[in-house]
Amino acid sequence: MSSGRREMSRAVTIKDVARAAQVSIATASEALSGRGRMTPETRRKVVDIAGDLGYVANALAKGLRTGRTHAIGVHHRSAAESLDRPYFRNFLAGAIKVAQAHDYDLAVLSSNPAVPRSTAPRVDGVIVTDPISDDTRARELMESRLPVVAGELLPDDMPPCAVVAVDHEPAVRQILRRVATLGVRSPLLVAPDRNSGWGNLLRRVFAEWCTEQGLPEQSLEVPFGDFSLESQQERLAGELGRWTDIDFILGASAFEIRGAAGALRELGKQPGRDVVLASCCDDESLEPDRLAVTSVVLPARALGAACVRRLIWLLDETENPDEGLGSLVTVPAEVAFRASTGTAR
Amino acid sequence: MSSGRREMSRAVTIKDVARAAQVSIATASEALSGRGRMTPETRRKVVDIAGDLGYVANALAKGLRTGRTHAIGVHHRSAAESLDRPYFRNFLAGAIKVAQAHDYDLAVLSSNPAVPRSTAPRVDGVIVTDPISDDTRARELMESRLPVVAGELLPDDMPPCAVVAVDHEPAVRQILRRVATLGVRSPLLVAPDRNSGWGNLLRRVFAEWCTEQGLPEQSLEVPFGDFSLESQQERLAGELGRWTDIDFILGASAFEIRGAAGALRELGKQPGRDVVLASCCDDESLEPDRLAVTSVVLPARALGAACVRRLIWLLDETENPDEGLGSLVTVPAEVAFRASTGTAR
DNA sequence: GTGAAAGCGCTAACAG
DNA sequence: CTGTTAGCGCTTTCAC
Repeated sequence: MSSGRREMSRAVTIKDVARAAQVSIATASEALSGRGRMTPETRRKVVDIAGDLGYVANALAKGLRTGRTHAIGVHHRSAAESLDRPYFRNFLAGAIKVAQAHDYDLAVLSSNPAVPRSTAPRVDGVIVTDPISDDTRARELMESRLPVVAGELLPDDMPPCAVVAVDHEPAVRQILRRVATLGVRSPLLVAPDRNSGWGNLLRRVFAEWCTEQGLPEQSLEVPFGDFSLESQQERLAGELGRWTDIDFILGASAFEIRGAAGALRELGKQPGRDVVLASCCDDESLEPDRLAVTSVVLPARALGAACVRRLIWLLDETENPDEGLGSLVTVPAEVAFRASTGTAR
Repeated sequence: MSSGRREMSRAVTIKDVARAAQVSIATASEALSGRGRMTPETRRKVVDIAGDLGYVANALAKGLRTGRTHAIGVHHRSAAESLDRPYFRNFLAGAIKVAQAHDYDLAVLSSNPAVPRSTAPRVDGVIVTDPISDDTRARELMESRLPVVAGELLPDDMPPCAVVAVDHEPAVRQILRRVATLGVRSPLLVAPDRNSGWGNLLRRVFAEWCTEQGLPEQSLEVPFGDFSLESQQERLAGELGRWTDIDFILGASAFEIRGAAGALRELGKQPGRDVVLASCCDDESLEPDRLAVTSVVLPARALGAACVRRLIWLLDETENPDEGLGSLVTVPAEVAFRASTGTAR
């Protein structure tokens, strides 16, 4: 019963433009795309008529022909939930910003593993944020013929692709250097398991530091992306009981830190005073616990931007996007020193 | 130089599947889509072979033929910046969630007005969040032949479309009823200008209440989406000087409230005590100012979800998506009563 | 039941 | 300098 602002006539196609301008379809196409050689008058005429008719190229048809969609995808194993975390939403904000500047659409890919995709995603390339080796959808994407940029380090057993990652190592070392001056004796690393490239890096850096300092190398693996405070705390409470003398906990993120803090309090210790704390990922969620924890401030927004920039470069500037395969681009991180690693220098 | 996990051979098409299964392309197509009538064996054979070959339908080609992309777009005049605001990111989270559940991709549309789009966005429909009448890109979308769902009330001069909006009125009235019991004499509404449908609604409800209560109808219009605290405060400081006896400020959002609070303090008044405050959009950004402001809690996530649900319904269940044109779907809102409107009843 | 053939809207050869 | 032609990968009549 609805009426007709939006007429139900077919959309105007290049065919209509060509007919109206009395040229062939090919000429119309070339006139509009600025290619081909023709009299300026012809070109202008076609362009004007297209404008009058309200012609807009059909992206699908164009894409079918050119193999390009001018859209890029972002995959994240739980995009909707993760928007609550500053890290992911800043990542996304950076990505959107750059994508828009290049006139690319940014598609948040359906990642519901319950609903297998019937078709390949219609994007020119994909950014896989936080590649985790047990994320089957991420694997699928990386094994597809789509150019992929990983937003963070790859775990060992994932297929290679272009990687853009935060330069964690110098930042973490900076924290560790500081902590070393505090004379800790029994450090503990709490980091995600081997499914995560980030976790692996933290383990390596921590291990190297322990060796350098002649300290025991104690570490705990937790599932990546377990954002339940309760389970984290429970796990840690048990473990901390085993090592009663822990005096420094390096947590991968705020979740590990909050879990540790809770566990420590149960043991009658005051986190940040009796035990030095530091996090490899700053997060405002520490505030409710009133924990001023020294942390690596991850430049999530810059990372998202860099990922898109890298992907678009791979897409537009290189003949064969596989060129990026083993490459690594790095984004610098800062450290925020806070009370948890002692006051002032 | 890069090597070959990802072979540079063409993607496997339905043609390959048909050849391998020794059937015609049409049969293969029907077998895979579950349509057509054929022997179960034939169907199974085709499906199996497609699986072995790693066949994934080309979404572009399918879309070109069927006119559907299985993706929906979200437009927002400043998507990247707005991710910082809880409202928009919760909206997006809800939208993504529902889209994924229906196996739709969710594309954040390029909204850089500097770069006019060369092609129509390759989506089946669009959600325009916060439709503002001076947003030219939004207008373009609404005037295009794409089905559009507006996420929030339309201002008067925008073309009609299906609307999904928060049911602001009852919530605002609930606040106003409470405030009336406080015996205020000189209320002031600070709301976005006529470019915003939401602002218009607030103005109407406020005006009605003033009339009912026999109070003077004082109101101030501010630009929609001016999130600069300084300019807000400056504007309000000037205006509040004019009406020295203001004892109740109803602000559209936290921005108006913070601006008003700052202006009041400059005048030596304590916001929330000397002047009753209430906001029509809850926002944690009030916390730094230690303002416990009674607010409408906008169900942003539910709104995002409802928009997608509505759009998909329009797309999948109706013959002609124009059916939705004048319609309005509503999402209920709650009120959080806080100190700014007096303690307890 | 199955297969051939005609497009969807566009681009890119290649003739004229 | 312009127009004809042949597809891109898929769906969908419509004959066989």
